Amino acid sequence: MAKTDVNRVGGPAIRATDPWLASAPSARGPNQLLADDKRTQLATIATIVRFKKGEQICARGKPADAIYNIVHGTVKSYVAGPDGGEHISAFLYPQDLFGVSEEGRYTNSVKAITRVVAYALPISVLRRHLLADAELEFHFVVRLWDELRQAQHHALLLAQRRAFTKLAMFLMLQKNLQSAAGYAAEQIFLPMSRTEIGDYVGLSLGAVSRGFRELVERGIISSTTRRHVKILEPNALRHVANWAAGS
Amino acid sequence: MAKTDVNRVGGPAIRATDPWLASAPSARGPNQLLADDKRTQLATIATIVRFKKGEQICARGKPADAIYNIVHGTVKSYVAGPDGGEHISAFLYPQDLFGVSEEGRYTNSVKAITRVVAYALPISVLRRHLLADAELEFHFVVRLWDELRQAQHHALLLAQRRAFTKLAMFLMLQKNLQSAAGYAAEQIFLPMSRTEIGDYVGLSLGAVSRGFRELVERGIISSTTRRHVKILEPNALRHVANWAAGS
DNA sequence: CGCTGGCTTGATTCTATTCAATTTTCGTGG
DNA sequence: CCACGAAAATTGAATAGAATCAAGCCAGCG
Repeated sequence: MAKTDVNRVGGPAIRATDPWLASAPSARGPNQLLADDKRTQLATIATIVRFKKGEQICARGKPADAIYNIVHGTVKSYVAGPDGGEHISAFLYPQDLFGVSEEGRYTNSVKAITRVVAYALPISVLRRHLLADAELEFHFVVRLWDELRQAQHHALLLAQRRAFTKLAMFLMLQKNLQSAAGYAAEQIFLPMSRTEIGDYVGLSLGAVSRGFRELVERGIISSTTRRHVKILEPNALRHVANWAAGS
Repeated sequence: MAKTDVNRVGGPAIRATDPWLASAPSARGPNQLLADDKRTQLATIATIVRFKKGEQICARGKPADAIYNIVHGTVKSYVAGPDGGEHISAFLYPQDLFGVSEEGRYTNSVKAITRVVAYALPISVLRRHLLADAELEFHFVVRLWDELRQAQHHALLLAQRRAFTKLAMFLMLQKNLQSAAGYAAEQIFLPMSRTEIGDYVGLSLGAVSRGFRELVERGIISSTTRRHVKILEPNALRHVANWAAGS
């Protein structure tokens, strides 16, 4: 496990790449934006919160009083449909932020996929800090910018017609996230269920299953466990997902 | 035309609603964030640029040296696929910003749908201003936050299965945008072509056409010109789009 | 060791895509 | 202002692909 330990210093950590600069490896760990003093400063206004696997963290429509910064674990941000179906807008990992709101209310529900440890940043206090500290705030601009790109990429994925194209793009996405987090690239770990993958890529459970099978049959990936995928032909995968291979 | 004239004072204007506060009508015009002094300040670093209908403004992959703020007109932000198809990530209107980039390069191509007047804000200068002025920067945070929500809503739209559901959500979106801009609500003007609507909602031209026909046949909308839609049954439309009617 | 929930697989149905033919609209130049 | 040509949009028929439903399978966990 060749992961830089961002948790050596306590306090929130935000992963993002400056949209205006070519990325340069930083001593703070991969794409870790905040300097240590900012992190300890944010730590003074943050509370550590823990959630069990499957536990609900935010509910759509409820008053939004905090923004969360993940330390450990994975969460899904989703909106539930009237028929009981869920549309997942993002899977979020350590150093991600969540808690998007509109007019003071959360626009997405958020649930823990694994056990989760996070910082809760009360927005009233955070707001004051942002308005007082342009440098700190700039990190939020960069982070939001990043998140916007990801959401646009998600939309691009959803616009695809063929199931295995969507899955290929999804796998590329996960691969990039995990290699950015410092893990080996060809081996992907998927913390979420097949159903959740379907809710993210806009496919039924059956179509996800068939899509994976097709990718395996074509020799592009191999699947040891259901949650572990190995990329056999990165080029083929990239080619299938080539609409906008997104970095 | 009951539109407040935001262009009385010169300079960039940004439309967005603070995600953490219930919206309150402002004297600066609907959801206009920037105070006049900020606008004139930004005006000093901005250049006015004009584009003809159909003209390309940004190209995906080209160095990103400016962010644009629309004064008049409509643009589409898109990425072109290998087969010549386009995926449109957003239609942008006056007071919107565009020019999303990653590592110094635009991630979307942008083309003028109508004649367009815009401010070009060079990012190097803008960056300095943001880092020096937390209040100004805060507006960008709010704006990006807004844009993120819109992108998530777009993803929700694309995840829908039935064509007329997508179109209903699309029409709701346009209706909200236009009523936010101060126009009458029940009459929608669509500056874009059917093909472009299809590229936005993820449908073929034929499906868009059939979808509109279905909405008309159900008596939910009526279409005077191809670019003018009248909502006859707002409740029915909202119901069809009810997954996440988005405000 | 068996149970439970997640996953796979198959058959059918439904919807959108595709392709082609036709009509409408729009911009241009007379 | 009208007429023409080109581009956009509609419509129809055939096809392809995913959704749905139901049945069986596998894995993790007590």
